[in-house]
Amino acid sequence: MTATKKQNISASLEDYLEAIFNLTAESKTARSKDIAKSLGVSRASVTGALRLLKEKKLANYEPYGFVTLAKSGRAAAAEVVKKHNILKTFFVNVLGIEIETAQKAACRAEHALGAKVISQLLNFIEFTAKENKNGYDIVGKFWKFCEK
Amino acid sequence: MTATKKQNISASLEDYLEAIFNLTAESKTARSKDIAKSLGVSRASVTGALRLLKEKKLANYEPYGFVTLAKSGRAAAAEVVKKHNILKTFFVNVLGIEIETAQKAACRAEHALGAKVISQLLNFIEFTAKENKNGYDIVGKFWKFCEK
DNA sequence: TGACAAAGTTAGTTACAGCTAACTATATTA
DNA sequence: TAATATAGTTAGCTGTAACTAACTTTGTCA
Repeated sequence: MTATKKQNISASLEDYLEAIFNLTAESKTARSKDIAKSLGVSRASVTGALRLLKEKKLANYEPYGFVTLAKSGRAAAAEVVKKHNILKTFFVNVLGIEIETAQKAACRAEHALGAKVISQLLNFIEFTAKENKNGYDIVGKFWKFCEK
Repeated sequence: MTATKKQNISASLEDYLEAIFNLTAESKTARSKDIAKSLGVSRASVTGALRLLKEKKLANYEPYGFVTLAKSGRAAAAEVVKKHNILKTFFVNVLGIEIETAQKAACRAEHALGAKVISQLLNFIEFTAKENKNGYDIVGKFWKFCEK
């Protein structure tokens, strides 16, 4: 078989992939200083990360050139973004966490949780929606339960 | 005021605190080689970590001597263990994740999630138990929902 | 009690991930 | 087009966290 083994990417590099993914979605080109700003990191750190991402064939990058995600990089980034969104939605819509807190928690947890947990969280979100449609508002009852 | 500011502890050091906490609970003394074994790390790495924990006044330690947790170290360890247990319980009892998978996921997520998220997860576990007692088996329905 | 094994430490290496300061390339604009 | 500001890179440093190999300490038991 020809399956490209999914390589281990550090939490830090996942953050860079995610940032590039989001920036290119918004504005077509990911510039080094924008990546730096969005991650709260120096421009020099971005250069270092881009070199690593290139080495690992996750991003296409030449000094002073454009940054784009390679195929495997885009897949990895999409995976992280998906985890992020599911986590954030779960925290906000089910647990009732404030958006800002949920955002930060999702940023950290997205690197720590595997596919199985994430898919079950998504299932759970869908389950509560279905139950709600059927007249049983699990989330509403839970939030009331928390008020005590 | 005299509040000792809660210092930042790395995920790695939290793991060491947790290991020492669990070992002392089981067998009264935490030996370096047992810490190494339980974390899957070399003995030399343990020595380095113990030095750091001592510097930060989280553990009492002299070369070739006993290791015990200082007051603040015990508190930090207990916090991590608590997070671990709540996460694991949530993964297993609510999401229906296999125990081994849940164990590993909890190990990683315990360092990433803050107090608010954890306390809401605990609330949720208690909420489903209460609902179940009242005749509405949320978890059972969810697991059935997942089967499709 | 002395030899030996087990436990623990030290020294030195590697890799990652960040930083600042100084340099280079690019792009803008007068 | 030349000056300059902005963007990006490089070099060198720091701190964390792991490793192996070699050494020291401790404890056991013949």
